[in-house]
Amino acid sequence: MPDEIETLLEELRSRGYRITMQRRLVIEMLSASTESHHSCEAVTEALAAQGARIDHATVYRVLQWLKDVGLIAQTDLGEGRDVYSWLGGERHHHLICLNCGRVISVDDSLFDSLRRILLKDYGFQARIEHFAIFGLCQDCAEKTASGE
Amino acid sequence: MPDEIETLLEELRSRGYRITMQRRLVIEMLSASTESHHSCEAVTEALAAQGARIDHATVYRVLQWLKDVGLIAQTDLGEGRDVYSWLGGERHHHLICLNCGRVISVDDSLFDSLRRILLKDYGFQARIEHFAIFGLCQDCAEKTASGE
DNA sequence: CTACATGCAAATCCTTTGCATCCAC
DNA sequence: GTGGATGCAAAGGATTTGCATGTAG
Repeated sequence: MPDEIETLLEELRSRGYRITMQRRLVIEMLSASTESHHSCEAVTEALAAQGARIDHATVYRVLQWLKDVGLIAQTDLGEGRDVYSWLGGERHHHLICLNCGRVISVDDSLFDSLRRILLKDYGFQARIEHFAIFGLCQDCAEKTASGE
Repeated sequence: MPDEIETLLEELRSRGYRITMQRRLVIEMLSASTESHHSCEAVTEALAAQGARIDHATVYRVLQWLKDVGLIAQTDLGEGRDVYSWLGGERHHHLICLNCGRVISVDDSLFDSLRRILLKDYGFQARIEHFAIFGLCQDCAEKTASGE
């Protein structure tokens, strides 16, 4: 797999971007992680854990850059801070319970029909990369219906 | 129209909520405004403009309360702060072009099938009150396809 | 060598909170 | 009268910025 990363880095370099050690480390970390999304703080800590101390301002700048070049998506999950997710693997989205905070992952295909309609009716190419849909999970919906 | 507001306030009162002057003013302002969404600061300023100086902490608390009772929706449009929109009229959502910034309004019925699927497959009651979908509008999509 | 990226620290901005006072019910 | 709401000021937390220094190309 490191080969894939090298190829990616080479492509970025050829697009005119500078590949610094910090950018390389963030990319390697995000692309290898099993976590689906990371806060800036989480990225900083994960790198620190492997011995790379990178200033949080730099992490923010690298994340901004990765978002600009389209390698990650930035999402507000209502946690008071943004989270970032690597767009390499298969896309997924999140259902977030307003009551208990549970997060349910759903497949990207869920948005296929929506994308089709938007394209057909509005000529709009939706870039739904990482959606967060708020609502009530089954348990909380039942509780709310009966209890209060 | 003031009658509708009075009825609404009366219902809230009967639900056990206290109707303070501040809450009344925020409700009147939001429900009467032609703007589709307001930041907390915008609300505070609009009220100040009509002579009502309300502390911003109070405005935040009133907005939080209005969200809890389901009268407004809170949305992050990627502007670095949240915006709030009155849910009185017919619901609508926005398609936002990443390239030219154009905003296209779309009907709420667009999400009917998505809501149905989420409820059926996940038991999840989606509260899609005010969605912002980013992407490329027709003009920009064509330009991008040919140009770059 | 030169432009761009980083580190550091300080600043900014939005939002929340503690607490005394006030007021809706 | 009393519990919840407000105002004020201050704290909190995420993100950004200015500037000197480091480094990729």
